[in-house]
Amino acid sequence: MAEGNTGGENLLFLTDEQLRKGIEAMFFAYRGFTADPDRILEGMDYGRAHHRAIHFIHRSPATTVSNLLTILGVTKQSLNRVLRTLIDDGLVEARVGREDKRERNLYLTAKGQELERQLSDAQRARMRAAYRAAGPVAVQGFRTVLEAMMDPEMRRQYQSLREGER
Amino acid sequence: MAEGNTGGENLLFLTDEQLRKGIEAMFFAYRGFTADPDRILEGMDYGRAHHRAIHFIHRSPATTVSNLLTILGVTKQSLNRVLRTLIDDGLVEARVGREDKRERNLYLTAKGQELERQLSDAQRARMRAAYRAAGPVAVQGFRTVLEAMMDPEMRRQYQSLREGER
DNA sequence: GAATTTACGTCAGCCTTGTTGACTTTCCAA
DNA sequence: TTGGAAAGTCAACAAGGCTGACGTAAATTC
Repeated sequence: MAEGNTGGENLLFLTDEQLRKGIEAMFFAYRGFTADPDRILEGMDYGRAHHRAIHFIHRSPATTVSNLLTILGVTKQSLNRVLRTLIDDGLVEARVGREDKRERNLYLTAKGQELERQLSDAQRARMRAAYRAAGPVAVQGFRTVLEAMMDPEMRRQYQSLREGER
Repeated sequence: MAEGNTGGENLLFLTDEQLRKGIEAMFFAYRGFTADPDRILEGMDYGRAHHRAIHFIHRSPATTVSNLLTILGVTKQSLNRVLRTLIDDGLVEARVGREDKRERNLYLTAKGQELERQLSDAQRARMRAAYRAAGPVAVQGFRTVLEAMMDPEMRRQYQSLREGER
């Protein structure tokens, strides 16, 4: 069982069994991760897709539709359906671009911000509990592994919003 | 930056901003996590739901349909649709239970194992690269935080398959 | 031994959220 | 002024969730 060292170190954490556990950890944890917002949204006419749109509009106010398309990785038809309902319901405002009038700059209305707060409060509460239970060293490792797991393009998206953190 | 103690401590890792980064890390990383199997499955008649079923049947051969329902957290109608195609296509075998003949014990056929290997090779490759890049300490933290993020019942499911690891 | 419960399968219908393809309108830039 | 990018929309479709209803076989309980 003492396989693999690369340069003297112990690589037991790279066994297939360890990797499988990591895979299942992602699967089960992601369920928990989405559970609370899903619960809030069920009953309303919204779903996870609406949550994602709201999250990223909140994070980057004045973002354009095509920015959002890139970040969310869906087709514009798919996003449009979601955005349409959010705009019609008065949660999101789409202002014609100042510089380029083809673009739409997206903003949350007061009502949209209220729902955003409700959703992210729930999601942060779970995250906070997990972070607190695990401790800062574990959190650092958590972030490091997740970042290494992203596709390069997504990693760029992720990192491009780091200004002002840490 | 030397944070972290518990009791008189610096809790900077629990700021809303840090939590938001964690939330987005989960979002982007999960995309990467599923990307490779998704690519393999597209074109075949299968999707992520088939992958999940195959994974957990592989992990726990002879598992029953209701076990699988609990683990996957879907309805039997939904699982049945997926299982039906896997059985018809000869990837999964459902044997009548020895002790309780109402139950069906599920197994991967040789063909099913072949697809499982293909899928998990791809997923493990990404996991392995991320683990290697992050290092064993980070991996430990990654697992700790994910585990803390699960719903208690899912955590039990996750942990109940730890026999023989580590 | 009869009644009830459990495990599984299946039919029918619905919803969300993803997809393609085709087309229009607006409007920037060469 | 014209080509092409950005955005929006219509239509049709698929995967994979869901509920409700019903059937059958087997186990369990009364």
